[in-house]
Amino acid sequence: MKAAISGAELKLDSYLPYRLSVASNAVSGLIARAYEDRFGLTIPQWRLLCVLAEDGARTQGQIVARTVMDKVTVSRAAQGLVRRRLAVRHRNAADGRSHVLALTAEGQRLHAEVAPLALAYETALVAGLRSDEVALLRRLLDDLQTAAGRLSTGSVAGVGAAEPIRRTPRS
Amino acid sequence: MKAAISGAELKLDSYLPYRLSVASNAVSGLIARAYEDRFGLTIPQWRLLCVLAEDGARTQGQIVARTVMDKVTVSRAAQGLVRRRLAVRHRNAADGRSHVLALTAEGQRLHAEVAPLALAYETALVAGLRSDEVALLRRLLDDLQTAAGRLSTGSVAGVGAAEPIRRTPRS
DNA sequence: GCGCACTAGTTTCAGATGTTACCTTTTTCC
DNA sequence: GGAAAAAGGTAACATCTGAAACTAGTGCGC
Repeated sequence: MKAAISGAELKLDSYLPYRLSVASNAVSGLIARAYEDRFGLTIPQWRLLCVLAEDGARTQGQIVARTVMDKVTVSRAAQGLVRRRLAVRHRNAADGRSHVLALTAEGQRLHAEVAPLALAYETALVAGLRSDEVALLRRLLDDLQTAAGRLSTGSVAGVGAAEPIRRTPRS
Repeated sequence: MKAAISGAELKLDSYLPYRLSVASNAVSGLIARAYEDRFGLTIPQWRLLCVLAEDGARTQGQIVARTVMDKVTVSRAAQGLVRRRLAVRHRNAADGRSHVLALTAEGQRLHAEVAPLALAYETALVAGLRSDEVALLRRLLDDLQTAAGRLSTGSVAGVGAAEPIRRTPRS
């Protein structure tokens, strides 16, 4: 019943992109629920909060460059923070097109409140791992991300170029 | 300007859930684009294809249990495969509520066609890594997933229980 | 054998997300 | 200096996703 694949065989359970996605979804879901339930923060909002707390005031463009978020995502997250008075927008004297986002005192307070929870989750997640394993995991994730970025511009070796597109019929 | 965190400090760039999410998004995006562009398959459809090719005919409930997908996601992916004649539904004699999904010859053919591409992507992604590192990565991802599952039912040690919910105001 | 609780699967609806188009301001460069 | 191209940011649109309601079928208890 199994299809024999040339050379290697495809087993879903050991297929790395699948495992990566499943693990990431499990972790992200856990964290997202915690932030949402306790603080009403979405993940993008939380990331903005972190960046602004870490680096100080930044324009949205700078935040886009630093994180890997879409500029629309950043825009919406910024609106959410401003609406809740966790951040404010200053006119950017140097460039009238952009605004400078900065945390308010309330935003800093919230960040200081959420950060321990975030760290506790990370600690709990890696509780069963040795610290050198965690360090290696970070490096491997970086490597994968880099490889994915490299591959996304350019074809994958050993596989023919674009085939005819066969989409799912509309109805 | 940095907020001092009790004990450790929160640095976004080294925060594991963040790194995991970013890496996973990069890899998933790469793969999703490849499947979509070349074969018109969504990721859930591709997963169903894999499960059915690997394990043979299955009900949707069994697929939900095996993969970590939502039952709605599986339902929609199954509809897509059936619409494209890649799979068929048989009445389940033993239980009239569920149907048994099975690949058609065309579905098996497509799976056999896509699998080498999937493997090539995996190979390309880990090209820079030693095989023992890849094995360890698989194990670590499993551990994280397990830990996340365990934590999702029950509070995180060292952090107070639910706080008042503060949601983003509607308008 | 009838009713009630449960399960498989689909539909519906609300929220999140990405792509594209757009507006405004700035920069380029003639 | 002014037209044109580019960048920051937002809005509109389509799509995706998941929760909850809903339908249909099962099976247990009595």
